[in-house]
Amino acid sequence: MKKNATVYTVAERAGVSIATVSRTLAGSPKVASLTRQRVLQVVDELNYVPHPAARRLAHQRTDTIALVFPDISGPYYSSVIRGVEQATGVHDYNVLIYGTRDKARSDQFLRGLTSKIDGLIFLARSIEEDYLAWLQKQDIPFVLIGPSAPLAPSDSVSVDNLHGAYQAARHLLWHGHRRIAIITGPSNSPDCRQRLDGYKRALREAGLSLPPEWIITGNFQYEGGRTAMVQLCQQDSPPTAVLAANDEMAMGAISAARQYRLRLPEDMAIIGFDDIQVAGMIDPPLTTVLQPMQRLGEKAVELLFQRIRTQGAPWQNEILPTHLVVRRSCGCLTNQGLSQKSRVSALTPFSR
Amino acid sequence: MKKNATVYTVAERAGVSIATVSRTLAGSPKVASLTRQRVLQVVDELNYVPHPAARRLAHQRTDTIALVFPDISGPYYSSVIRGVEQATGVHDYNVLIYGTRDKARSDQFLRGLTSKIDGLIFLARSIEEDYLAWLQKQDIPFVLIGPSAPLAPSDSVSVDNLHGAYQAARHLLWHGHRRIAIITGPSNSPDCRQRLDGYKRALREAGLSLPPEWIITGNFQYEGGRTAMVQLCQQDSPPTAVLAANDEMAMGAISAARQYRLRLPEDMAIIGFDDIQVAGMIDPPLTTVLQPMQRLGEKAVELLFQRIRTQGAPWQNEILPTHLVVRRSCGCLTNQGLSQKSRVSALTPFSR
DNA sequence: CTGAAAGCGCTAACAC
DNA sequence: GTGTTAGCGCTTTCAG
Repeated sequence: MKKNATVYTVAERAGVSIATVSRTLAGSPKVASLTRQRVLQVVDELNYVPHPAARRLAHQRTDTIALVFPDISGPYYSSVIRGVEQATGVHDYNVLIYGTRDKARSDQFLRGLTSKIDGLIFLARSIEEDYLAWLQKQDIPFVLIGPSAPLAPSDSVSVDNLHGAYQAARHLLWHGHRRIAIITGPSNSPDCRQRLDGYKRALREAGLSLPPEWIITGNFQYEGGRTAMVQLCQQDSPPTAVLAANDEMAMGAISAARQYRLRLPEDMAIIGFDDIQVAGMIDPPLTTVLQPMQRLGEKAVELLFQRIRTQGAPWQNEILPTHLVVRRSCGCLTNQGLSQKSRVSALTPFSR
Repeated sequence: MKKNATVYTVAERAGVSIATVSRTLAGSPKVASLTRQRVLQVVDELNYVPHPAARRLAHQRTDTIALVFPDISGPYYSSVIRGVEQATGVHDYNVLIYGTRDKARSDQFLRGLTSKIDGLIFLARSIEEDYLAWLQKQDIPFVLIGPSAPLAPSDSVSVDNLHGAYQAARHLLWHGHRRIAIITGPSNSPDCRQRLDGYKRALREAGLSLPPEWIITGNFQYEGGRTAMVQLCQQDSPPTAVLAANDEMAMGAISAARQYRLRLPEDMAIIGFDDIQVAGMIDPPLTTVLQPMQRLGEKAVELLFQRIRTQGAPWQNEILPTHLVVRRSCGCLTNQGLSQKSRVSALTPFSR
């Protein structure tokens, strides 16, 4: 393997000093345009690219950020990753990715990270708050994707969970539903708490009571959605509509509802959250609250760069809008016009 | 921000030279165990971690690999990423990720990459063959995830597409189908060609002819699957079963078939490929050929490390097994026992 | 076994 | 404008 060109090679060949080469490449204004041209030409001839490690060592920065994501990576994380990658690429930065895996590692791991990267992006709550505090003490810039941690305020970018869920619930109310349940995610998810709040607000505003048995805690997964819907269906007076805190659970709910021989959306309307890629591909096409995943990644990068540039600034907590994507599982766009009446029909599960 | 500890700090405090510190950390056998202990203790006290850039500069290696993936990243890529990340983590390597984006960039981009990484993993055919050749000339190790490129032989890890498709087709034959179509991916996908071959072989072995109108070229996307199925249904004598080259197209096909009022799987059996996460969550649950995504990523890392370690070795082209995941869209597990007869029923589309 | 010293390739004061 | 030079933090001969 032929050794790569270095500043020295280039300098020599261009008949200048290495400083001039470095200056030229840095775009310094104080280089005679003739010299510049000569250098640039040699650079091109030799296909010279500055050695990143050397540059980093001298510069004391890495031009690299890390993206750390939790182990349970749902289908939509890839959109966020893509957003991050794209946005950093524009700035000529690199992205290192890390899964959190075993906690054991992350302590050691984070320490080692320090001089590997200029900043971090955490996906969801992929990290304990203590670490966040530690990072702040080290002056290592980071931004959270998700609601910011109460104990360790920082930059963050999240979506308008409250409004999204509120709108979804309102939509169900608009369809005439009065018995609306919700399947939430794990109670330690801050996103979920906000979604729950949105749901509650909508129902309260409509003057409806919220029987506790209509608030079921799920786990963000398909099976959890199934189980939750089964619980709902077995109640004495089951709901006629349910809001799920993510699309996977909504899909699970759909599947369970089918087993109870419920017609969707006539007997049971369902709205999800996220708008994952397959949401529109299932039957019935899922009405859901869209989160701008890719945008989330891009925005996180933006905030991170601002923070890297100017450490002192006040924290920014960006909230990206969500909006309802209306498909058929809510009762809209139904061809057969019987949706309005059938909702009141009996809900006795078939299998009991 | 307190400056981080360096070899010098540690050396001084431990009363040894920097060389000894370096040796200790490198695990060199020729360090008196007493000295070693002293050094290690100081290292611990100071929370010392060698500066990666400095180490890289001295070492001339980066302990980093890059994963480059194409722009059209389907839902399953995240599993591959996870596999890669996990496997590299074990070796204490880092993973940089890059999307290919605009071709324009990738030329410049690849050159710059050289000293950033020790090796590359390419997802699918995310890169032109010329670049692969160029990389080989530079002695930059890389492995392909997907069938190896004919013009630039290299390490690769792919799945047994042929056998997977073959098995799927056989399964359909076993169900009694004789009129089996296939929706392939873009013709430039080597994976797809192999799948097509598997399908053809199974049908030939069964003594069936292959009318060209039953081989439809799709685009790996949902809409492509829809379009293809519509084409199929509009034929004079439509197939009774179809094989799709990936799950998204299978889902599109299902949706289109429904519009033609076909009952699934009774009137139309469908088998997909990939086994993406949602395959089991749709209606009917999709029978499909499983690709071990995560394993694919892990294996790629394994091959890459071998290559990095010993450059001279012959190319390895690993092929991971696929297998049929039987759910309901093929006609299995159907509760109502009428599947065998209804298949011959008329296929006149409802909407014509 | 241990230390001194020469790089690794680049940047940025500092002179001229 | 341009060159000289001193680091950046670590690894690795080469002596001892």
